[in-house]
Amino acid sequence: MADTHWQDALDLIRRGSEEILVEAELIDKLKAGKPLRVKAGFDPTAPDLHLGHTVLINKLRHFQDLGHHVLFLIGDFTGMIGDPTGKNVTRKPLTREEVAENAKTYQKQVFKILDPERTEVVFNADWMGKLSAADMIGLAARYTVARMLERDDFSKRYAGGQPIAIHEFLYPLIQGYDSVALRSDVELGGTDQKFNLLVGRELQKQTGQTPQVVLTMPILEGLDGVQKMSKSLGNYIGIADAPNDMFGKLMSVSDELMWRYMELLSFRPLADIEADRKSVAEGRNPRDIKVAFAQEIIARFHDRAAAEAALADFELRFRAGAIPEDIPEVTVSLDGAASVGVAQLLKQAGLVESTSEAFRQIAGGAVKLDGEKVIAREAVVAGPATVVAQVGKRRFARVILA
RNA sequence: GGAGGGGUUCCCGAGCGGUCAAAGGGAUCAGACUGUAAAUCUGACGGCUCUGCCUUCGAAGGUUCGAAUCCUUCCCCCUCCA
Repeated sequence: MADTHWQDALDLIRRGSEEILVEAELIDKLKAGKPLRVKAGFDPTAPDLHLGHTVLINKLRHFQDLGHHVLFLIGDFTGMIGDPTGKNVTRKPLTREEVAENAKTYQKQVFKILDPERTEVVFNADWMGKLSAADMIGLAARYTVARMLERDDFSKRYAGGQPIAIHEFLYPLIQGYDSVALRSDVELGGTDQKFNLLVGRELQKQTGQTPQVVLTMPILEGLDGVQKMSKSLGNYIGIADAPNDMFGKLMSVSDELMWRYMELLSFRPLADIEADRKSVAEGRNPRDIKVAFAQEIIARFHDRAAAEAALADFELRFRAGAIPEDIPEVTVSLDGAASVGVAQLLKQAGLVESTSEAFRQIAGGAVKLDGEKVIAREAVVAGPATVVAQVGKRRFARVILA
């Protein structure tokens, strides 16, 4: 990279980032013109990446595009502790096989965004596992309790009389030590990681390394718009989700939240997004913008054609109320009888969880057979026959009564 | 070691002898509407062979015509003092 390009590089790096500590140091590093070692750590237990993760991964990609080297750290050792949240108990350690398995899944997903040529996958158990108890004490001696308590959630819990287990103090230390072991120049993380990332700087200084630059990225809200996107909360869009699911989920995002998503996930210039926002204020239908955005995301993780097919399917189903093309086929046994109750049929076809729910859905006017609304709860279907059963707008099945 | 607070249906959280399958909120599902699986409004929200029956309120016993509510023992969580 020529010297004159560091300014452009900085602009790209800055986009969407929350904070860069210390920016002047980053500029120096960029000016040096050498490929930087850019570290980011990932939890080994949740190999299903979602859009929330991609906020950070996209940023890693930016660094790669600028010619830098990514250290994709899988925290198999730290995973045993679990990042302190006040809720988590110590996790059961994963076996080596499980870690390896998860790592593979990670790579498969992450290389939809990252360049494999410029990515090095590393495991912190490789070096942490070799530390002795004495080494561990030595590491612990490098930081004080007072400084540990600077961490927001520690100080809150301490002040609020909530317990803090000793081992929770080790997590930031180990994460910081990873930076020493990897000699990282830059570390990325969510804003919630700021403290841990800074510990890395501290420890690097103490061991005579040039401290890493810390870059934090915002945390993406989940589909509910309130809590952070996470698999366990079920408010996520997985990058391995089917195109139709992605489309539907993106369309279900509120008009308000849509802007936030675009800001953090779209690759379009910020100025364009601003222009969209203005046009909506002037009366343009936000739906159209949401559609275009959904197309962009689907094309990224699948392809253009899939994005268009998802749109077509969506229009058909929700605008025209049509029955989708590829609906699952289920066989329900008549068991010798001449007919089955609709409630029973729905349950056996897996469209509802219980016959009680089936009755409720019928009462709510949600059930259709071959497009005809079922009104009577005790309605029956004579067999043998094949009917298309539908509960609401999203649950379909072609039921073969035999 | 001592003192105290608490465990309720997916989550939060009321109930504290009958009218409790259990208030309210959230989440979820459905209906209406629409610009969309946004927003808003309405309804549902343990199970079943469904106008009735069965199983739920940390666990097991007990008192009572009747218990989520009272008693006993046990398990678990939290706080304070030491």
